[in-house]
Amino acid sequence: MVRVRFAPSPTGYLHIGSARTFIFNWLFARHNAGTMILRIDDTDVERNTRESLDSIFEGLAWLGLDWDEFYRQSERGKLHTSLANHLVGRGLAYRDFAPARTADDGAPEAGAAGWLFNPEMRELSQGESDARAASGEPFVIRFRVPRDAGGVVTFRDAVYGEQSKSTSDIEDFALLRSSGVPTYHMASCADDIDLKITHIIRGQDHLANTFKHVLLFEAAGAPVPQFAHLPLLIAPDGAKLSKRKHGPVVSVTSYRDAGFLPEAFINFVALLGWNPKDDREHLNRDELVAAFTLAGVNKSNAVINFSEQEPFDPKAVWLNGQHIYKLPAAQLAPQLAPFLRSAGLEADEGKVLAVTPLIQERIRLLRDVVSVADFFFLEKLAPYDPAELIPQKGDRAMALRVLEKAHQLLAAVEFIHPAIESAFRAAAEELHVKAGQMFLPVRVAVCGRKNAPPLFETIEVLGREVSVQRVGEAIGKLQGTAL
RNA sequence: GGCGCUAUCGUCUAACGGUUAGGACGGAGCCCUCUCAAGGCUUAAAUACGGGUUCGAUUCCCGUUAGCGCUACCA
Repeated sequence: MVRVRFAPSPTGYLHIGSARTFIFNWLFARHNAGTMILRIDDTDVERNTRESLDSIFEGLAWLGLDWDEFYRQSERGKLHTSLANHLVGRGLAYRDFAPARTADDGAPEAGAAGWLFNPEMRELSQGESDARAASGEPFVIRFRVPRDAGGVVTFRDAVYGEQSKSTSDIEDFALLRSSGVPTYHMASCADDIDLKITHIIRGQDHLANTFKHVLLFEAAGAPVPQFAHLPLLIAPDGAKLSKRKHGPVVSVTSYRDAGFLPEAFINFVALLGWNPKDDREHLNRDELVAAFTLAGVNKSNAVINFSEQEPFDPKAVWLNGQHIYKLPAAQLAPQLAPFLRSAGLEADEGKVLAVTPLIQERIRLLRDVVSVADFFFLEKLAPYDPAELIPQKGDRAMALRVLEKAHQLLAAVEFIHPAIESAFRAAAEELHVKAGQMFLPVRVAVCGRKNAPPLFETIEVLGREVSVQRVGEAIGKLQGTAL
C-alpha cells in the first residue's frame, strides 16, 4: 500500500515548487491507488504564519487536489521528543551542553576539523550528562553518527540512483533544540515512521539530508522508505525562485488570478521534470494520473521561462489556451464571468454563454476575455478613430456606402448569422466592393476595433437593436469628420 | 572550503552504444481565411570542454568547467 505525504512548512505563500511537489506526490498516490497525506511541518513556531497556512489551503483548493489524511506536526511533538529520548536512552543520541554554534559566531567551517561533533560532549559520561541535565543546564540532543572507520550510508533514490556518503562527512546533527522543540530532521522522520510513509517524494534540496534520515530510520528500527528526489524549479537566471527577486510568478495564486485553468497549471507543472515518454504535451488530470511513474522523472533542474515582458512561461500560456479551447462552453462560461465582472462589466450569464464559443479559441488566459469580448457587454462602445472604418484600398465614401447598406440590411434581415452573412456577401457584390471591404467597416462599427471574433456570429449575439444602433453611430461619426 | 547532484536547440524535453540527434513552446516563412485567432505545412536552432573504453559514443569511465543543493538549536 503506497502512502505518500506533502509536508510544507507554513512560512510564506504556496510556492510553485511546493505545488509541484504536491502534484507529483498526488499523481503518484492516485496512480498507485495509495494514500495522500497532507502534513504541515510547523515545528519552527517563530516563522509560521496563519496567512501562510491559509495560502497553502487556498492554493490546493484552487488546484482541486485532495488529500486523504491531514496532520499538523506541532500537535505531534510528544511523538518526536519521545523518539529522541528513546534514542538517548539507547545511546544512539546524546546531550550536548555546549553553547549554540552558528555560522556567524565562530562555528567551525564545514569540513574543518572539529566540525562534525564536539568530542567532549559526545563522550560525556552518562552520570555527568544526567547530573548536568538535572541541574537545569540547557542542552540540545544530537544524533550520534556512527564513527567506525570507513562507515558509509547508502540508499537508492528512485530518480538519482544509488547514493552513498561517508559518515565522516555527516555531522552529529541536532534532534531536539535546547527549548525541547524537535528539529525538522527529528520531527519529519518520526512522523514518517509513525505515518508509515512508504515513499518520500520531495525536492532535490533534501537529497543531501537524506543520509541523515536514513541513519535516523535505522536507529529507530524502522523500515527505510523509498526516496524520490525531484529536480528543482529555477528562474531563468539560474537562481532559485524567490518572490522578492522574481515577483508573482513564484506564487500559485498569481496563476489563478491571471486566469490559468487549474488543470492547465497542473499539466504544465507536471511536465517540468517529468514526461510521459511519448510526445503528448496536452494531458488532462486523468491522463496524468494514468501516465505518471517515477521512472519518467528526470534529474536536471528545470527553468521556468519568464521575463518582464512575459510574466508567465510561454509554454504554460499556450497550454492554458489549449485547455480553454477544449473545454465545453458551458463549463468555460462560468469561469469567464468573474473576470468580466471584476473589470466592471455586466456579465449576464446567458450572454456570457453565448459569447464564449466565439472567443474560446482567441484567449490564452481567462483574463484575456476582457480585452477580447468587452464590447459585447458595453452599453456604449469605447471611442475609436473614425479612420478605422475605412477599408483597405477604399475611402470615406466607400465606408459610408457600405455602412448605410449594412444599416438597412441589419434592420431587415433574418437575424441568424448564415442569413446575415449571405445578405452581406450579396450586398458586397451589388456595391462592387470586395467582401473584406464590406466587412471591415461593419466590424469596426460593431466591435469598435479591427480585430474581433467572426463578424456574423458576433452580430447575431449582439442582437439587431445594438447592431443597428452601432452601425448608425459609425455613419454619424464618419459624416461628422473630414477625412 | 568540504560533501553531494546535474549538464541535448533560447526554454521544456525524447533518444536505456548504431537515428539525417526526434517532439513541443517561442521565432521566421507559406497555406487556409471576413480581421484576429485556431489549424496545416516548411524552416532556423542543441549533445559544455578534454581525455579514455569500444568496430562505433548524446549514451559508459575519468578529468576540467559551469550551475544547483547541503554543510544551523531553518525547513
